[in-house]
Amino acid sequence: MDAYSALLQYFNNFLPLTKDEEVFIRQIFIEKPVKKRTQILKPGEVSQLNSFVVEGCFKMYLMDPSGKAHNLQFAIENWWIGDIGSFHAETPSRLYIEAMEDSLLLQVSKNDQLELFTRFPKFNQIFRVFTENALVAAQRRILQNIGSTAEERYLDFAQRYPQLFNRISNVQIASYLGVTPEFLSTIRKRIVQK
Amino acid sequence: MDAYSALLQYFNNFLPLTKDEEVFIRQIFIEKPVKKRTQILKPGEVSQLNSFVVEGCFKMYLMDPSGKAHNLQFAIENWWIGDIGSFHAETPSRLYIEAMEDSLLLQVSKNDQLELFTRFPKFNQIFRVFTENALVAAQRRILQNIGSTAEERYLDFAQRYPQLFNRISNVQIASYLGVTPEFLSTIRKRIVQK
DNA sequence: TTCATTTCTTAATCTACCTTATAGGTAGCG
DNA sequence: CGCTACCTATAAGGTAGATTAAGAAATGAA
Repeated sequence: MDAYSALLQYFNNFLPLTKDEEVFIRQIFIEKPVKKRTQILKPGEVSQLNSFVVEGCFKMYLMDPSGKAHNLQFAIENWWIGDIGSFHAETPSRLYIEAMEDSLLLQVSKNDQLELFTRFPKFNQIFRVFTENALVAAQRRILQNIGSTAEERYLDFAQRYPQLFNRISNVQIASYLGVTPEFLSTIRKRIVQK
Repeated sequence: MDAYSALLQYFNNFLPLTKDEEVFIRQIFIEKPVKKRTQILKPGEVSQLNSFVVEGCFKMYLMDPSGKAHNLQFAIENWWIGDIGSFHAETPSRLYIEAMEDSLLLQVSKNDQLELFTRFPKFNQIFRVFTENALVAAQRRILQNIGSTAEERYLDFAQRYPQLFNRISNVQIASYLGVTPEFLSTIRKRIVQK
């Protein structure tokens, strides 16, 4: 099974594609292997490519003035990763995107993606739905951040993203939840004792 | 100036509309006056309508198990308000949407909005961009919640949304920032003293 | 294997923020 | 006008989570 099969199957799950559409997808998406710890986006750069994760694991994070990293999002197989603000407005990003494992991406440029929308309008809908889902997830997380304790957020993360939970370190999870690794450790101890 | 002019001008700022498009917009959007303190969405209901604020001010919030409200979003003139997750997936909402002033909305049903996308594909793009902007704002807020103090979030809110800041009570701002009104009061005192 | 790096834990101290309570100020409304 | 509801401020005591430091365990590179 090649890299493109994963992407085509992903699209087909939303809306069945025609042969023409599949051919065009294969043309505009480019395979890109990425070694662990490699950063594919850094602050100051404009995000030129939108990436679909075929294999591997990424994190997108912000470095605060005191040098601490804050994880905004992870991405594993069949997820998209990119600074959507920088990509669409063509403004410099403030974020890092970094591979946490040796990975394989399928990447599309902004112009090619717009060409896709023009030529096959159904993709407008697919990407609109995709963005809406991301927005709903972001809103849920905001509500959790302002209304739940760190323990509740940790348990919810474990339940909502079990594949991620068993694949990344607690340091990374702590940075995503907005607590220190030390405090996450005491939370974990408290949970085990119950 | 009637209610529809505000909406048409809003769209025209994204992409100039044709006469046909304007006529159709006037057909599918319905005027809806809303009195202060009226809830236009409650938990358990499916959000049937997407709303554009012509005049007035709304809040969208979650009530937690202990009875405390957490503001997810505000909306004033030329903003959209709705539970986008409930609207598109047709699932019951967990949120309230409530008028904070006597207001006027222009509302469109899900079917009419889909008809708009089918008939005039350019609106797919307008709404995709709108959703992307909302996602970028939500991501910025997540990063702020996990990486900034309440004082920093308060100052950023004041700077980013000056019209809102001067229009709503500190109780509402505190609920948006994720702190108690009492603590916001001590923050404000601290800022003045500097 | 060995050395280095990262990860996880524990504990003491410290700070941001919460809870509860009280009271004065201000706007809406009869 | 006066009542009521809501908003803001202040303060004391309490808790969630940060900071610092140290050590143990796991991982990884040579």
